[in-house]
Amino acid sequence: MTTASKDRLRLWLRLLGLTRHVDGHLRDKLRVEFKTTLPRFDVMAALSRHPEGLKMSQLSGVLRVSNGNVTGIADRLAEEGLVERVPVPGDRRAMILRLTAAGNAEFAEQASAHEGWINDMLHGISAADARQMAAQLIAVAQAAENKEKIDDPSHA
Amino acid sequence: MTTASKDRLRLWLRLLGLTRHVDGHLRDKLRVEFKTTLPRFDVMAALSRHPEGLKMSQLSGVLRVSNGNVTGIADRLAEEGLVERVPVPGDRRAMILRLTAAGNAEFAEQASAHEGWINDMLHGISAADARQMAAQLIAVAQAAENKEKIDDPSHA
DNA sequence: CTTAATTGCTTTAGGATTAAAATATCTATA
DNA sequence: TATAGATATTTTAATCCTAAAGCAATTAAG
Repeated sequence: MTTASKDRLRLWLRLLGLTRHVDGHLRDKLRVEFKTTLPRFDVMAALSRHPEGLKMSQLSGVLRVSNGNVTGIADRLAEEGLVERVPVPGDRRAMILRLTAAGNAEFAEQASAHEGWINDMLHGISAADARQMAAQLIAVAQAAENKEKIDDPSHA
Repeated sequence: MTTASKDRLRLWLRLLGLTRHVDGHLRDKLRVEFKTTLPRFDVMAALSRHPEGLKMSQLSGVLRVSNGNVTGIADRLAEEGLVERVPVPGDRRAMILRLTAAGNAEFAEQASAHEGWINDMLHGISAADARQMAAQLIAVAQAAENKEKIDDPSHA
């Protein structure tokens, strides 16, 4: 392999290392301080951005996870009264999932703590550097996605 | 929250997005092309770097996953003859896990393909940019780890 | 030497994840 | 209006993952 390839591999390993580290820390915090998990947080975050709720399929779409996955997480959140399933008028197959009042209140606390944890962990980065790196990562992600479309045009 | 905090949050979301995207792609490729998984690949990669093998506890240490996790993955790899458990002379509690000849051959193919997939996905980044970003990420990770030691000195 | 603490690994219980199969419903077409 | 195909969700089977408990063996303290 080329040296450029090795450089990219090393970049990937760094990216993965940092992400896993931060990710693991967030999971620990959510577990210890809120007795919840990152997937549950992700579901509630998505619903929070859509106060009217989301169909199960829309939810798995925005989270980019499988349908069955969301079913299980929604089941557990519903048991605790944090989300509720609402039938969709005119389509008896579909269900809208949305936060309950309790879910909204709970998520507001979690989201605030979440932002604080990340701010703490990434405190070594200035706001300007953070913006610059974020922009660079967007470019990388776009390049990767374009590459995929060229290799496999079926994804539209 | 401050705007700096929002900038760091956005950086984290970008980092997470890109990492999940690449990670998911790698898992797909490993499944389709090698009928294996990323955790199995990670275990074999660690063993490949230590031809003499690693004790189960060392392995879970370098991979930063739980002991029980490695037990299950090692079981399945051993069933397929890719790794083997060797007793440690002088300590009947411990076991060394190491790649078999078949495991070594299989991993060599996987590792080469793996580097190629990453090179393809990150092809939008020049070698120089990759090195620069990797260096930046190292600095971020170090800042995060120092922060943790200050907050919780128990980790030494 | 005996016992207490530690160490190394596996097991267990529960949640997360996927692909694929199963169900139920809807829609378009003949 | 049948019915064939598409769509929305759930279920199933397998792996992954963790924390905590359990077991066996080693080490340290007295």
